Amino acid sequence: MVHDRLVSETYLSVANALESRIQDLDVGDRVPSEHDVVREFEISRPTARAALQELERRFVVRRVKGSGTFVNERIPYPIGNRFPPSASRTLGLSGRTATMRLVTVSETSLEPCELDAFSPDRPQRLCVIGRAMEVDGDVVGFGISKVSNAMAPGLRRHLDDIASIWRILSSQYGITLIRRSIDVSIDTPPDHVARILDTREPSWHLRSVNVDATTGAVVELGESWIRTDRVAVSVHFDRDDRPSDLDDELHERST
Amino acid sequence: MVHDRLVSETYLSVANALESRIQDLDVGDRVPSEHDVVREFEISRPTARAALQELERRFVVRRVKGSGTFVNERIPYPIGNRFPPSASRTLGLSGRTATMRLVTVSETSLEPCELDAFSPDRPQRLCVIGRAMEVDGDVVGFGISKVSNAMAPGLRRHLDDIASIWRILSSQYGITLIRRSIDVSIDTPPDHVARILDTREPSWHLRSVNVDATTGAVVELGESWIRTDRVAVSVHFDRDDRPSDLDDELHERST
DNA sequence: CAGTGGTCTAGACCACGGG
DNA sequence: CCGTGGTCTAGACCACTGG
Repeated sequence: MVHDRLVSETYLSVANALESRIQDLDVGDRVPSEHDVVREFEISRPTARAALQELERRFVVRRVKGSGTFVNERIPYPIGNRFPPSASRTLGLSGRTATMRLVTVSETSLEPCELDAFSPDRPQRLCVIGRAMEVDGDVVGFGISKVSNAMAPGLRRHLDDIASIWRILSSQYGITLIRRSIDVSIDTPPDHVARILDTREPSWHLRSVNVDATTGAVVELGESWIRTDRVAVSVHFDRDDRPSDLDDELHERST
Repeated sequence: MVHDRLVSETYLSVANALESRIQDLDVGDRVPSEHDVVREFEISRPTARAALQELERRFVVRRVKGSGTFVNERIPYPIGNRFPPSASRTLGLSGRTATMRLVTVSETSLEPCELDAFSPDRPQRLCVIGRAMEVDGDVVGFGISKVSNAMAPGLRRHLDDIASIWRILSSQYGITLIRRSIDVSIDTPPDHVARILDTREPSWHLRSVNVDATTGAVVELGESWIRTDRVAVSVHFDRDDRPSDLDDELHERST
């Protein structure tokens, strides 16, 4: 065996050896299987497994039951004043194959704990939109948006064509949505979310209140859960950033 | 065995059973050991171990080699305009026993990649301060601060008495430090940081540029790495928040 | 169908912590 | 010293994926 006997942590040495080798591979490339690692490093399967799991924890590889272990990539998901409060749009910036898929649409009344957010313009009814963030067919995130019926009457009709709420509000209702506030943390998802994300691993938890840039009226409440192993959320706030930078930013990226 | 045989994921059933039981315990209380779990649930040790490791991933328990498994708690670490750019101060708000300990002090010149941050007032020399964030004697975070010598000449002399840079700048130099920009993400720490944090687990990665509230001049560049299992970082930004709320906030908490 | 990762067993030795 | 969690072995069966 070729690992450091002094610390006697075989699986870490193996993990490090594999990680440095993976540097040269491309995203999605196949990584040696547990069996391969057993043979090459002459270790037991649990130890080989531990090494690959270590790399999974480091976001270096992605493991799929029945299929194999592959080089992983985390989709960038920047949050800040320079970026619109739109998951579809933000994911699009990275040039990756990440999409938002409409899952559920319904209606509800405002819950007591949400009254403050909308105050003083409290809508009677809200359109509740559940969407899944998908990468390569896998669900990597899930979000619930609640949009004021008063601000965007008949919103449901537009959702079939396009899953981007931000875009619909802009094109159909003349609303330029910007963040009023955002909360970002890492928490263990509740059961009903864990089932959708297919993991109980601690995940990004985003909550935001979005308003019309022109009037300042609250339009949307959003809550999202996002897998940390598939999406690299980064929060950037700068006093000098203004949402007006938005168009420039989008223009820069698209050229 | 009392778990759901349909999914045949013994360790998850055991983990869930233990987690619900832990709800009633206090922080720091002892949790059944691997051996205890083996006996109670009549499972093998690797399975019992997997159950406890699952709870560790969920931040529910903390495991200490040679000592035992205990109910865990994550120290709140709020970041936002309402909170000062001061780790000592922020941790103090939670009423917990978290402290900043001075590790290294040295001097350096500005690195090329950092020129932009300080522009146009580029200091010749910087005071480099390494500090460890500690909870119950454990290192749970590590941060490097680079403070402009021009703005705070002789800063080193004050560091022995008090580890709070924010406080020293305020009391000795009349500088009210506020955040100009902050970047927050989750990344795998580099080796030299992993050794300090005692983990290669993905950790909070904070980078901030802090300025004098009065003049707007850049005073400090900060970079921190913080364990996700011990500290619950939460980023909150609100358009209505102003750093002037700071005094009220601190006053509220201290009364 | 063969190969993959997910789970599980029944042992073992070790380093560390606290009494 | 004993109990703890950390590591490791050598097997086993399973569910799932893909050709």
